[in-house]
Amino acid sequence: MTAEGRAERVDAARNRAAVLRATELLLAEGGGDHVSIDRVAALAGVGKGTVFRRFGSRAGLLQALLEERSKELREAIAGGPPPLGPGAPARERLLAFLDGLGAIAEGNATLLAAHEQACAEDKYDDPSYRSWHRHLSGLLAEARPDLDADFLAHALLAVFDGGLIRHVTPPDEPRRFTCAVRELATALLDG
Amino acid sequence: MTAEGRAERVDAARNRAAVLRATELLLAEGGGDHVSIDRVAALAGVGKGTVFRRFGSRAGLLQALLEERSKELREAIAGGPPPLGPGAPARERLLAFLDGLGAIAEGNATLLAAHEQACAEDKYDDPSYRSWHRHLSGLLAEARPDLDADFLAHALLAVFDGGLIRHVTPPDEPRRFTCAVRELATALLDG
DNA sequence: AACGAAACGGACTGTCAGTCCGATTGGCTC
DNA sequence: GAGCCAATCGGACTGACAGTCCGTTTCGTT
Repeated sequence: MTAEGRAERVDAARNRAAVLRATELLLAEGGGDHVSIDRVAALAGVGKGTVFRRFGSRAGLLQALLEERSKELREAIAGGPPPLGPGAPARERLLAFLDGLGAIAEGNATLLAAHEQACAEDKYDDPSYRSWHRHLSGLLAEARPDLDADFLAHALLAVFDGGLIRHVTPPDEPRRFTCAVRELATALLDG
Repeated sequence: MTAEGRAERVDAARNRAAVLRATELLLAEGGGDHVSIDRVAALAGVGKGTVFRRFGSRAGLLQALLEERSKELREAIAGGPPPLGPGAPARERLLAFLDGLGAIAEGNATLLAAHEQACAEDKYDDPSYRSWHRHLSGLLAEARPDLDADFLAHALLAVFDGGLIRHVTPPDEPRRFTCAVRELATALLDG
C-alpha cells in the first residue's frame, strides 16, 4: 500500500497508526472478542468507514497488526545473518526459524487466536501464512528429502495456534511452547 | 442427557433428530457459514428456542453432530478388538487411532471447520477433544517415553483442522491427508 | 486561492446468537 | 378416558456486530 503509486496522505497515516494502537489496547484489555470495529474506531477517534477503507475487514486489521509484529523476523529470514538468514545449514535455519516464530507467537497468543478466528477458512491463502509455509517447507525438503515437506510444514505451522499456546503455557514457564516445538522439530529432523 | 433421570419425551427425541438432520443438510448445502440457528430451526420445522434448549449453543449443536459421527471410533477404542481397542502394542494402536480419526476428519472437513470456528477458544476444554488427547497422549508416552507426550498429542491433534484438510486434499487423492498424518506419526515414533 | 482527488465519518442495513415467557402437549394417575 | 402437571415448544424480542454508502471535509498541488 505505502509503496504503491502515490504516497499516503498524512491524515491517512495518522489514522492508520491510531487504529492499530487502539486495536492493541482493546486486545490487551479484553481478549479477541472485545475487539469490535465499532470499539476500535471509537477508541482511535475515527469513523468506522475509515477502518474498513484502510484494512478491508476485521480479519485484515488483525492481519496487519500481526504483520507489524513479525516484520523483523521476516526481514531477518530474508537477508539477516545466519542461522536465521541464508547461509546456515537447513537444519539450523529451520530450528532458528521455529524459535523466532515461537517467540512471536508466545508474545501474541491473544492476537493470534483472534486472527485465526477472524480468518476462518481462508487462513491458508493468506500471503503471510503462505510465506511462512514456503520457507519452512523449503528447509524441510532440504533437511529431510524423504518426507512430505509440504504437509509437514503445514503440520508444524498448525501448532502455532493462539488457543493452544495459551492452553499449554503455565504462568511459571512462559517458554514451554517454544521448547516443546523445538523438541518436536528435532524429533522429526533426526528421525 | 438421555441417560439422566427421566427418559426423553418422544417429541423431544423427534425434534432432536430433526434438528441434527437439518444441520447436516445445511452444512452440505452451503458450508459452515450457511448453518445459522434460524435456518436450522426453520428447516427442521421447530422453533429456535427448541434448538437452544436441546443443544445449548451453536457450538453445542455442531459438537453433538461431530459426536454422533465419531461415536463408533470412540467405542472401538474403548472396547473394540485390537489394534484400535486395548491389547495391541502402543505404536500399532496409535497408528490405528490416527487412521480412524483421519477417516472421520476427511469425511467431515466442513463440519470440523465449522465446529472449530464456533468453539473459538474453549476447544481445548471440550470433553471430546480432551478424550482424544488423553488417549493419544497415553499411547505416545508409552511408545516414546523420552518425549513430551502431552504436547505432542496436542500437536498431532492440531493437524486435524477442517480448513487444512480441505487445503491439502486434492480431488483425485481423497486420502492424502490420512496418509500424510501416518507418515508424520511414523517419523515421530521411529525417531 | 482555488480545485480535484483522496480520505473521512457515522447513519443505515441485514444477520445472527441467545433469551424469555405464554401456549401446548406428552405421559402418568385414578 | 378425564384430568393434571411438568416438560417441552415456538417465535417475538434484544443487543451486538460486520460491512456499505454517500454527503462532507481535508490534503496537497498548481
